[in-house]
Amino acid sequence: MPDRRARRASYTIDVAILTAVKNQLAVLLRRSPELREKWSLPWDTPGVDEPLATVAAKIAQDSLGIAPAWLDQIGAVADGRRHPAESEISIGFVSLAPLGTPPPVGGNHAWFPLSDVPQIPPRQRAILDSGVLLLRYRMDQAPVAFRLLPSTFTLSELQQMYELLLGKKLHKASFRRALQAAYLVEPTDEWRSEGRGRPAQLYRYAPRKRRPAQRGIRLDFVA
Amino acid sequence: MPDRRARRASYTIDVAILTAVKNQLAVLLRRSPELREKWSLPWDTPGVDEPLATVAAKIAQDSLGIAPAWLDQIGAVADGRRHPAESEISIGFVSLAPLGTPPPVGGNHAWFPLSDVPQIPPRQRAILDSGVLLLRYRMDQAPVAFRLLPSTFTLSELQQMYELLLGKKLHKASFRRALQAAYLVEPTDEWRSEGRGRPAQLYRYAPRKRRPAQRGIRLDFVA
DNA sequence: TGACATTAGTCACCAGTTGTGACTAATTCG
DNA sequence: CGAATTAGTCACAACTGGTGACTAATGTCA
Repeated sequence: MPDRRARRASYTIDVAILTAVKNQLAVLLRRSPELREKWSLPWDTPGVDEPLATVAAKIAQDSLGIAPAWLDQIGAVADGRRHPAESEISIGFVSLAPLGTPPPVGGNHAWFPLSDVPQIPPRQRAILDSGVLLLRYRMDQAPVAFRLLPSTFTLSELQQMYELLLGKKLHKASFRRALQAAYLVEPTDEWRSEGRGRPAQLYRYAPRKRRPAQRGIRLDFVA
Repeated sequence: MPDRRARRASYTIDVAILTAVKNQLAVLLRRSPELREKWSLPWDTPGVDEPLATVAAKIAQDSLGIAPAWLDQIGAVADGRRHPAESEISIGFVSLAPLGTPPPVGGNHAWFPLSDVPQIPPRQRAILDSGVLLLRYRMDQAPVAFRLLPSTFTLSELQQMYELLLGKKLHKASFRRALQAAYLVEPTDEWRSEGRGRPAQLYRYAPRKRRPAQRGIRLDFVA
């Protein structure tokens, strides 16, 4: 067996780091010299025996300059599609960066709106697409939207974030009613005046325990 | 680079194969001589460049004697927990076997009810647990329950399967109403008399297109 | 200064969905 | 025959979610 320190795993971890830029979802890409200046998702081949999530967090941290606000594994991919490393398999992660995070200076990283992603290695393209799907999917399972916002925010900002992530418009009254029922936020005593219009009250994320939502049977899959 | 034919991947694929046995979820374990007769999930180290799902299906096929009724990837695990192979990572899959599938003769495989699983390698235990969670989770996204039943079945049987998989009782009228709304089954002209009581009509799985269920906003996660 | 545009926040109604108990139907058993 | 058993349906009450219209508080500009 080779020397432990030098030994690298034979798989890569690839992270799709997302955030909101100008009311659009955007992904962080890097331009690596090793790849003839082509764009790609941040990735690495971890050392052995490191927990996968730790490695993924480190990759995100290095690319952003700060810790990611959220992280989840997508799964492993090993189709024939090519990957920058000649790795057998890649394990994809999705991650969120807080609103307004600039990529670290140096010019190697940049945000690209999802509607305008340049060419990246095919396997990474698949990871990115799955990542966006998983994110949408996790929206009603984890407080994803709050991770993107600053610690206090107006309800309109929160609603906009939900609309952005879900990709559809929500009705104001319905949104607030659902929020109320979920006991997820509490008002602060501050208000913010945003140019014209009535000032909005600021809220903070403050989840409280509740009965675990015993909903009925739903057979809603597209067969 | 080593010879291609002989080369094995440095990761394993581990499959949690589930079915219903006597109104309980059960998992298929095998006893391998290489592991001092301990029980474990079926697993293998695939050759390079094989699609993961294909390998997983082959593992299930070999363990069951027949093709699995359903298969889905859980994700990759690489915590410190031990695995029979000294592999860096394992990629877990869940799979379903049709109701009443006997394990192949030879005495190396057996079904164990989930309430009574013997000791298996820790990493596989984690895979099994995640698999059951994922299965429950996929219930309202894919026609999982139908895969376990024979091609025709009574609505009571279908309901029992749902109750088994979801782990909770359902009200008869609600269940049938939801089934109606989902256009998932159609009646055959056969009836089955099951001892005492009124005979039940047999149905078959026959999904039809419908509008893609535009449900409202739900903030239902346990924060 | 006062009408108006603009954004925040609330309300009440209606339509649809879901939980539930009670009902009818068809069979076996004694 | 009647009781027990299982299948299948119905109707009503309670709840949920979509929606338009309303009030509130601010800035803008004539």
